[in-house]
Amino acid sequence: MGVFEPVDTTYDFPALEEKVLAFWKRERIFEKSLEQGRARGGQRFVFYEGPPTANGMPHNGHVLTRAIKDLFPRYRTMCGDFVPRKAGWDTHGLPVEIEVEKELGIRGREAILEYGVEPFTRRCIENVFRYTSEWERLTERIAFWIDLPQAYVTYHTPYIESVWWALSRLFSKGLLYRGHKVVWWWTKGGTALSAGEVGEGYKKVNDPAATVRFPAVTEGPAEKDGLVFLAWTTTPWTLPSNLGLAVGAEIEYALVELDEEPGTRYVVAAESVARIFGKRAHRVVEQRRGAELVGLRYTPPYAFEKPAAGDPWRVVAGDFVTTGTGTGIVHLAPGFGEDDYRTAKDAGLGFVQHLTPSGVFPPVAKPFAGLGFKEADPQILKDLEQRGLLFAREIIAHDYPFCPRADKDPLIQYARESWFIRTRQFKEELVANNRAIEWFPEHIKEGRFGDFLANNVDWALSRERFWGTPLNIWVNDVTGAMDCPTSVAEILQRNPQAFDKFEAARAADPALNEHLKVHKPWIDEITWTKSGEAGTYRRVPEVIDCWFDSGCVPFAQFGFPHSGVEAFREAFPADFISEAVDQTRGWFYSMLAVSTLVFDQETRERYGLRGESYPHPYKRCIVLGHVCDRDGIKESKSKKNYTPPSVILSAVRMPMTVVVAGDARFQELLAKKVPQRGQLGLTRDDLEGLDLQRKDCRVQLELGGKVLRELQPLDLDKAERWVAAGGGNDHRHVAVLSSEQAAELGAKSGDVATFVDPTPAPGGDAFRWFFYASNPPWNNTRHSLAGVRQAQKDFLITLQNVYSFFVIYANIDGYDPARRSALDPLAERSEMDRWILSELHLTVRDVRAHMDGWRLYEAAQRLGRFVDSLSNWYVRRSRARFWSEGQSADKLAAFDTLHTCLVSFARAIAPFTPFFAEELHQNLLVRPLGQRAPASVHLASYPEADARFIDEGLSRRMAAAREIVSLGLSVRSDARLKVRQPLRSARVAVADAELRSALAGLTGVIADELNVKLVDLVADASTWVSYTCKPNFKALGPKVGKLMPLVKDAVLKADPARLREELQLRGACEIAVASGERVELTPAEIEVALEAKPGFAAASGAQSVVLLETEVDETLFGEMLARELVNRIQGVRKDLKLDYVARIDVALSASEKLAGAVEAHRELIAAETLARSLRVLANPGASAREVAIEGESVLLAVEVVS
RNA sequence: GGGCGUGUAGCUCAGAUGGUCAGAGCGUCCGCCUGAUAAGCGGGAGGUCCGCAGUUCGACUCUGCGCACGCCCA
Repeated sequence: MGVFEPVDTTYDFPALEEKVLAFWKRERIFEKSLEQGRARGGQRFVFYEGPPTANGMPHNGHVLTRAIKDLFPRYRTMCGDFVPRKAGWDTHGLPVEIEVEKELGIRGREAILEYGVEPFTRRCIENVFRYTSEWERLTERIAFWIDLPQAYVTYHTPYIESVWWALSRLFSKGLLYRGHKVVWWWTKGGTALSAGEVGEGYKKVNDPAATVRFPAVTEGPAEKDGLVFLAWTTTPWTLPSNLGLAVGAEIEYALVELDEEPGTRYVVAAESVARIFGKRAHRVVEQRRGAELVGLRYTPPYAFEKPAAGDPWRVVAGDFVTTGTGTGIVHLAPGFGEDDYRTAKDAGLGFVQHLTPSGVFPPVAKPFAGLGFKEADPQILKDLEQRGLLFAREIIAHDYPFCPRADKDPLIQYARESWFIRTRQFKEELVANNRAIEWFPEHIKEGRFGDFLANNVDWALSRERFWGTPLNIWVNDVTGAMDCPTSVAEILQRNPQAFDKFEAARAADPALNEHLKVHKPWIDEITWTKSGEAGTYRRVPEVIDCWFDSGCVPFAQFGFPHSGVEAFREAFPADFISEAVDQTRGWFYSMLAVSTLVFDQETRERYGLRGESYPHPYKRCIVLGHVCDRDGIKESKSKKNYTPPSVILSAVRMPMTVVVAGDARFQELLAKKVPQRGQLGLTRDDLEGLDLQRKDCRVQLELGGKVLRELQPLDLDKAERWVAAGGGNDHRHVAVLSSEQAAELGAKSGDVATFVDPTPAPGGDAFRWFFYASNPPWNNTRHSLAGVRQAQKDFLITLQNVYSFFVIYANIDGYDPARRSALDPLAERSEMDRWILSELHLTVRDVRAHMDGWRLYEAAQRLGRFVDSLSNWYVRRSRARFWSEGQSADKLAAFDTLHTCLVSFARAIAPFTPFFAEELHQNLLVRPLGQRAPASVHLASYPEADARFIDEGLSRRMAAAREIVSLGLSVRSDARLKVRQPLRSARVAVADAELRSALAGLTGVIADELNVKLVDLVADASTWVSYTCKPNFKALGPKVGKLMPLVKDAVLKADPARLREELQLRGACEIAVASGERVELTPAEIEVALEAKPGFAAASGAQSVVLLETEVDETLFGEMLARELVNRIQGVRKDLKLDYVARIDVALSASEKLAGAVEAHRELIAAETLARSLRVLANPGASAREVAIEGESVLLAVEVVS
């Protein structure tokens, strides 16, 4: 047993990760990393966790956010910062209520009231954490280090008290007010619907549409005589509540006279004249801009009630008016439309709402009183017609929302009383604050978010719901005075018995959650009086928008200011937050708005908060794209197009619907291919997405305890998703079985069986890496198992191969880093060692720079490039050094170098792939060094680039050497010369003289890689290389400008040999341009390219041309035979599964030629194959097997030396 | 309907401040190598850089107008 634990090469990363998880847990590594950060007294790096809701299952989008959120805190920690990471949960709001409604089998506000608010909120609080264990498991499996035990919870009393404090700040500054909010309203259910619910209920329906006359009031100048505005509506029932007409200020309006109606001038948008009057004889008598119409008064069709405040029935300007449909004049009913309400409010038209919340006309609307709004439509149209106010009527087909719970009930837009925050008056502050934030990607700042802020409207704060933070405003029922306490303690000051009833209930039922005391309905029962003041203070019934809860995260997570003042001070503002793009109007906004309004200069000073001014409460934000399926469609539960995280993290298992071959319903699907015994038919989607196109892939199908194993996936060649007939479900995943095997499994068409791919799942590191390395995180990511496997193969598997290689040979050799050689890594090591060390430090330098600039994708790319260099060049080129005999200094240097690379790289990737980094660190460093090594890679510091190791010149010439090797191999490929055939020489022409001489030290590497005896770097290769010159457009552009085409022609036409010579001799050259001018060109302005002339066994690259000498003489041929033999013997060793160090005896039959080669290269063959003896016999014995060498049949016997 | 974003090879994606035969990986085909072997290497084929118009000596890159898709609003 060597120094290192042998590497498990089963590629079972989930198993490895579980092992590491147990280690972290046992040794409390996360806690230690925090303690270490605090103890070091380094800079504080502030991170806020955007709270997810634990009453839904975690999905791939959460994996993305958590992978990003974990990366930077880990990185900053390793850089020496102190990075506390407090978890949090969002627990209030409609989604919880809906879950509970489903559980109870009830729907809607009325049903909840009937069921009882007290038991309902009790249910809510129980429901909030229903998926906690799934969340914790996922969090752990992707190594998201966050302090779960210290998590803030938005329904906890201290959190709510913080929110109350913020609200009371706004209240006392006069920033809370009552107004109307227009919502989609379900009249039968008496409740508002969320945008999501409304979106579900759209249907195409036919509705009456009316064009109505609004005659202008004649008062004053006669020019207004006979003016009639026309407005179009699809909701005639809103006309009794009309208070205004809106025109577009910049829109042109026409005054139109009809032949049949002299004296009347209709006003409509100029663009719409033909559409509206097309069939009637008409003429446009005048044209006006909308702005000129503003202020005109008209007679409304109904005036049941003049609004209490306001000046109604006027023409006003509205920025939402368009001319696409209707007349370009919009009838405004502020009780029933968002734009209407806003415009009416701004213009002071007042407010009326002639419809009760249950959708019935009130008594004041006499002719229609008692009618439902839909029943009223025809009555109103008839009435208008009789009164001559109806200009036209039609039936239009359009999309209109219905209640998704009762699809016969149309929804209406309905203004409800609501509390608002005056955010609009802080627009400039919000914009200024936003400008100071560092956004990734940058366009969010002035784009999506900036636009949103620029169009800010007051925040509608209240919700007529049950499960949320209660609005802490109590109103005196006599005087109307308001009181806004900020805590339980302040409530007790006003009424010491306030919570007695709750406490009594709790004493009787200890299961009653203590935090319910600050929730409905308990809080609603609390009242108080004030001495010397009539009336009782009672709480308003509303709860608040749960976005306000999350907007308070920066301070409410600490209970500030009732507690945690110091903790908050240290954690404000955040250095870094990150969430998906859908949070722009959500969390990003709510935090910005709350902070901007609450933490004004005075408040900041009072609490001694850090920072001068903007930005707060977060300095920078990475905005993430969505996780999509392979077709770029956002993953969603309803579409069933997602790969569950467990498939990536733990095991490849998926439910699939069984289809039995021969089932008549699926003939079309099975037209081309029918699965036979041992085959499992799958759609192309699944084959590609589940990475089942690997050769020799075998899968399983399980149903009710029975399992079919060793099934070969069969491509059904059907690319598009399809829905199985008669099933009723969306059968996105389908498994087709032969009828015989279906019987074995006991399955029939339509059963849902579990599909299993026994190949280990990629695991948490691979999942994280996929998100870091596939594209910049703000782009949408197309996610699939196959995609994750690919990313894993490119990076982790390659790295593991290097790691495994190192451990195998280090153990064989007894290499121990604790007894490291004293070799100077710079002066005494080979070019190859110095090169990879230089690459290592360059990588660290670049990765640090990228990470410091928050460019994680670029950082990941750079890490990936290093792994490629390490594996595909350093290790490949250095293999022989590791298995050489004896203990040479060169071998030790190789071990030292590779060990250093792996150990440093483990630290460099620790924030990205924390599990595998830990594995490397533990086995390569902790195991040999014990206490002298950091106990965990996550307690180590991030590597620093050491300039002494960086040699960019070496990097450049190694890159050139790799290019030369590629070219040489390409020549071999073209000339059909296998690499095992040694060749006399390779001649290499390099254009750049400096590079050419620098390459001299690397000819050995090139010779070896190309299997040639000699590499000749030549300056003049004109017999087989031709030179071409072309202008360097980038350098020349600014100098010659418009002359460029002429210069280009001149350079291309000039003799390249002459230009080259002149450049070399005097460092510049001169050419004549067609326009007659002469232009002086420097070497930087001319690009000399070289190219192999046709007819030579040569290939050209960017900076070099490689020519191979292709003649093979007898010596070279014999050498090739020897190598072939080595290859065959190694093949046998492998077949016999011999140990790497096992010695063997070899006997073979051979022709004269081969026997000669064996004799000539006896030592080489024996050394390469660890052969003790090598004999050529006529009959090598019974154990011999037949192999072919150059068409010759050879009997080859290999026996292990006992 | 509005705002924002995206559109580059069969697939997944890169391509600073415009510089002239457009890149990577996968897949595919051909070949090689193998003492890292459920690995590794080389090469070939494959592109109207969504379309149209413009600015420019020069546009995948800048501008305008469209088209398609996604997200957020309405």
